[in-house]
Amino acid sequence: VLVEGDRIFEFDDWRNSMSYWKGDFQYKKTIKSFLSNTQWKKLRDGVFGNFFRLQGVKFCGRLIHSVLLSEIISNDSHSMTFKVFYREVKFTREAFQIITGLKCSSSVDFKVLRERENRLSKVYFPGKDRIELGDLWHFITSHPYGTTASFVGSHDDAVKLATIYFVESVLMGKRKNRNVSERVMKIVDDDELCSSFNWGSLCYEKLLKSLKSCLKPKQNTSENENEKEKDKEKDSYTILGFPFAFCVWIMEVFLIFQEK
DNA sequence: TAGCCAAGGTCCATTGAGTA
DNA sequence: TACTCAATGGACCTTGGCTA
Repeated sequence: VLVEGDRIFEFDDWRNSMSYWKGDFQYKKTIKSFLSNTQWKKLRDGVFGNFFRLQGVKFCGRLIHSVLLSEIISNDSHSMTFKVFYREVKFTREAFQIITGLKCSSSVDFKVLRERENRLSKVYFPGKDRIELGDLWHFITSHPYGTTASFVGSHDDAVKLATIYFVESVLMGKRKNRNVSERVMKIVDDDELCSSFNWGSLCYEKLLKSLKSCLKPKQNTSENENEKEKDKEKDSYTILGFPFAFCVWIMEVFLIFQEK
């Protein structure tokens, strides 16, 4: 029986595994080609502006994997604790907020959105009862700015569609065949709500749930040893949410160790 | 040009939201 | 509360770009 402070994984468990992220690495390029300079500036001055000033995002799958293997048992379900070089370090909501600059205060409440209509969906995807992220990607890439095919809606709507694409494909790390959240569309359509919304918590909870579950073996009711061994041999897994903040946190933690 | 690796694509079992 | 079915996430496969 494991108690608080114990390692969850043996050192030689799943050591050859690799973690991946299935969001859009090229989000800046995808979105930039869709927007005019004024719209691009508006996006960079908005609530997600930081993410459009980054040079680019680089995913370190092996680094994340090796740190995840050093997780230890903790009684706090809202963070993750690791033991690295004999020292305990904690990845928390506060750390995520500092790294991303996104609001992480209260818990997320969607109740107010239930009665609202999804205007953006009605106008730009008429007749569709659900929109896949691939549909939105196709819409954005097939209306490049400055060409005969460029977007004909309002300036604000162009920025809103770009924002929705960014939230779903980057902050949520969704694959293209997954649905665009109606809630996200409604929040982004409301300027005031969008700038005050708790994006950090939404994205942190997604990331934490994914980090906590990706290496855990499936609940194996059978006592079959072969099944358990097979589970250990899995060679890859996908991380959801925005794991780049976790990468930055890892690098910061290593720097602190280096200085001591 | 072969081999490697990361990114993108797809299948399917599980999950969870909606409804009676 | 039980049931149904669409959405999701895990796992694996394919593609494409890079390098030696």
